[in-house]
Amino acid sequence: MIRDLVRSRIQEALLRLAQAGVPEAASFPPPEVSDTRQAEHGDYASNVALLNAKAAGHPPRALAERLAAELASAPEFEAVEVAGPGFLNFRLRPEVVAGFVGEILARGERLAESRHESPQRINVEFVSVNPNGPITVGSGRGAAFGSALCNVLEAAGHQVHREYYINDGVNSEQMRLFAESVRALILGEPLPEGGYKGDYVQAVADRVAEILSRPLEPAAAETRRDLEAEADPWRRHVLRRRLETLARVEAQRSSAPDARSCARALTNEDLKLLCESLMIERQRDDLRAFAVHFDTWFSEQSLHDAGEVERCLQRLVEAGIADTEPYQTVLKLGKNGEVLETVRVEQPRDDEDDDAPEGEAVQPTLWLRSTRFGDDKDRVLRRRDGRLTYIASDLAYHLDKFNRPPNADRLVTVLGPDHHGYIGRLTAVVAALLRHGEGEEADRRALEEARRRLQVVIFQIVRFVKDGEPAPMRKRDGNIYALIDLIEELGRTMAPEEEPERQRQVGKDVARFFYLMRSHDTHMDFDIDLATRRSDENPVFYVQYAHARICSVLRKASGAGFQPEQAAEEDLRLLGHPKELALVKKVADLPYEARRCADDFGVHRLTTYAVDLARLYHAFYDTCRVLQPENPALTRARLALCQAAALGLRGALGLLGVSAPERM
RNA sequence: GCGCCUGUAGCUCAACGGAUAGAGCAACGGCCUUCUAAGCCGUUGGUUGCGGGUUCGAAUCCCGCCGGGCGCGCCA
Repeated sequence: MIRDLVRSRIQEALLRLAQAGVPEAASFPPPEVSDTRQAEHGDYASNVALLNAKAAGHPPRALAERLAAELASAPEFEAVEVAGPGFLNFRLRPEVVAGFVGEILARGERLAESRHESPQRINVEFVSVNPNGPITVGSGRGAAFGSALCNVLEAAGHQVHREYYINDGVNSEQMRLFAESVRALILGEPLPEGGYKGDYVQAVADRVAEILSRPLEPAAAETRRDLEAEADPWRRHVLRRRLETLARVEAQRSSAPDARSCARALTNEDLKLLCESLMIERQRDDLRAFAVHFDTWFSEQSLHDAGEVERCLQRLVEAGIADTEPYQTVLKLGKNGEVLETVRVEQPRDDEDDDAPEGEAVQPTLWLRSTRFGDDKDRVLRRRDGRLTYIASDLAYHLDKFNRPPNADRLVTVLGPDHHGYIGRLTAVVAALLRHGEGEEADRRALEEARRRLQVVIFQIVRFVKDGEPAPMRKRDGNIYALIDLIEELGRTMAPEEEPERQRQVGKDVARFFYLMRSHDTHMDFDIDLATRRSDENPVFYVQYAHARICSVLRKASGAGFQPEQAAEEDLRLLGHPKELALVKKVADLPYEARRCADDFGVHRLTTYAVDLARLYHAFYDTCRVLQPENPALTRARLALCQAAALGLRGALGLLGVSAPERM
């Protein structure tokens, strides 16, 4: 906002300079307007002269001097000075800064939003864990980051689609095992080897037993109603599949004497589908408690059922990108992705392969020649036994993301630290889909486009420290650390006297803020003891308290007959105290901060922004008394500033998915 | 062996390639008869792992070492 003003003044000055003997000035890149580190350097600084001195053929200081001369006439500036090697330092007239309070209030709750010069439709896929367990504290980081990233992208003017990919393909060995573990628990039999343990598995088993003890018709009726109301073809497909499962299970159930014998009789497939839907329901609930929502829960299996995967493979075979020749290409890649060595590894023909499954029909392995698109080895699409790999689904899935309304321009996929090996193969997958034309040149162009349109974001590992020791997070040891447990634990500790619902909100706020405080690509320690020890050590509360304080002042003011909206332009001119002006500048920066975060995915900077803003408000509050009945004009102006600060805090917290309470 | 991330104050971490590298926690000292003290003000703390390079300028970009985390399946 204020930065934009300075930037456009500089641009105007550059144009005038271009006419006055420095023609290169017309083609300088857009100037940057940064903060000054010290107050004596003024309000804002620009390095435009330093960056462009060479192109303009003038020494930086000389260029800066000429620009400063052009800028001096702008009415908003009190002073424009040249400093150091050639910085331009801008000092704004206080009334100009104060005047922005009016614009901030005019933008209201949409303060963080800005228009984008080239808005995109962006599909953001995140969390996407397997339906064999609850959302863990590890995935929590991806959930917090992904959802905040979506908020920020939207604020920056993009159209965002939030998506969760359900790995429910029939091939999944883990899901087969999960269902058998549940069956064993219901029957009181020993778990299968490597089976799933833990309270949450027992909870699923209890639920399944409960479901099997009653007629399923009500559930089927409900599903039929959903199906009638549903327009989306994929969603309809999922519902239809559920209906079929319910019918099969009901047939079993009605002929079985009790729930246990019914559980014994169910096929693994049907039991798996039951477990899966229960687990997904739980994941959805947990994520909702964490303020994470999705526009689409996309079922992998629906792609298989609809024949999309086979169609996709067919297309690639026809395009010559996939084939059954018995070899794999393996590349040794150098630092910058250049190919150092190409190794062609011959694969055994099926009739001479000793490992081939005996007595089973074998067919030739189908290879995706992904090395043509920068991957380090070719990938298998269909195994000898005929089963498809997950890469086969990924192909169809990514094609669908591009082709399904609203037809994504760009795909963002947020993955955990153990998935960084995916970047190469997913990029190759997308390149294979986007390729058209012939020859190596077409491959190269496709790879380039894939890199532009698919961004895989890897967040780094988060370690949970509790009682001075890392907390276990793995899934099968029966001691997984679920996100919802973290939320509830934080809430209980920090607000012991509150209702459970309120505790969850407190826990959610603290957990989200802590996750988001660190850049997604650094390893972080989440110290539970520190997060729960005492509320006043928490930056979350520091920020929220600032908001509650403002609300309190506004309530008092309202009781005394003041309204912040009553501040007129001449009232705002009374805001001249350094702490007042610093606060205005910070609030006005919110859209700029949001835009920066959207551009480089540095969502964590918003937490720093929120803390800075809260600090400036607290400092202002301490120095400048707001309510002064004997001075109504100043009171109106400061109330307007309070209102603006509240908008800034709400805006930043809103993007982070953290609530802004009115009382604390 | 190869790849991804990372190394900044005692601890946890910030810092569009910018000027004297900043916060919180921890330690110490002040400030409530007035709008929420969950607050404010002050003091203390650094060879940004090491060595080169790029340039007006490097914690940031490039190269090489050293240390830490994670990953390298016809599992998902």
